[in-house]
Amino acid sequence: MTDHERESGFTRGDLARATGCNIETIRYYEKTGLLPDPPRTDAGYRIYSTAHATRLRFVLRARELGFSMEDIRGLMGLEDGTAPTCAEVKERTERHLADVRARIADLRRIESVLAETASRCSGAEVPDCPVLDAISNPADP
Amino acid sequence: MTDHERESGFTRGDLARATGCNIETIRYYEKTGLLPDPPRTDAGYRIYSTAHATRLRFVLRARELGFSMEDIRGLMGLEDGTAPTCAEVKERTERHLADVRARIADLRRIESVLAETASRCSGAEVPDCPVLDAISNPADP
DNA sequence: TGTAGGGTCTGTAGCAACTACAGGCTCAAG
DNA sequence: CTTGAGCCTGTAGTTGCTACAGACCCTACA
Repeated sequence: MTDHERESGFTRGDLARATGCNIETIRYYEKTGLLPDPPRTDAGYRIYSTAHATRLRFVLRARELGFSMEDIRGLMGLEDGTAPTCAEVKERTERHLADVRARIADLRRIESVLAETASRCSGAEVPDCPVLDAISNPADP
Repeated sequence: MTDHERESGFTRGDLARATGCNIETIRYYEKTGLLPDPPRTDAGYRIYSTAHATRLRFVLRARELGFSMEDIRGLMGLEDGTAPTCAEVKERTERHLADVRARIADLRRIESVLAETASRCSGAEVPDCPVLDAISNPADP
């Protein structure tokens, strides 16, 4: 990579370090179309620009917020090629938010069952275990 | 399945209906050792008893509570062949509980970001979108 | 100039925990 | 005896990565 291109861009490893993203994940995102295929050197090395880094950071942040890759595709306007309207983004966000809230509710139910049964467990080496009992005979609401 | 065995047992479909479990999932649990391989008729049909149903219900309930298959193997004493002590069960439950609580905390952070940004979004067809901005320029705590 | 070491390239396989299908048997009812 | 439902098997797909092998390339140092 001694070409002129190298001076104006950085490698996949550079991009990975700059964003904190796993190097293989970058390739995966390119394969699935979440990131564009970057130009290459004559030897086939990928060349990234700051625009690529910005886009990758967007993807990573959206993933942190729990958006699926499908959602992110929508947020970035990759489904129909045109940038989504604000209303579309809001709609997608609210659907995702509802999903997140449902998962929280699920986990809270789980948490209370686990906390309750674990607290009833002495931890002694007795044959009867409240946890196993609770799993075997759930109190169905 | 006209053998005598049939009268004392039920089929995979029966078991699936009785437990609400997907029929393929039963086979999968058997393949991975979570459920024992049941006896068969001469034609190769699986024959289940109420003991199998009980065990499957235990597994399903534990899965509902978010235990991994690995955890469940432990809870059922399939790792070393001996039933786990109550202390072991408690330990495993508390580790899992900590995990659940961590996931709740994560989701709550996500929820607040999503709710906040979505509420700032008018939904109008304006170029500037608070959601996309928030993803692009996260407020790092 | 040679070489050692790192980095990158590709394709492929693995993870969890299922779910779905194709192609072939078998079983019960009419 | 046939029809349709149900069961059998192996295998592939799902989501979002991650890890590897074997080949290439590039830089630095002697």
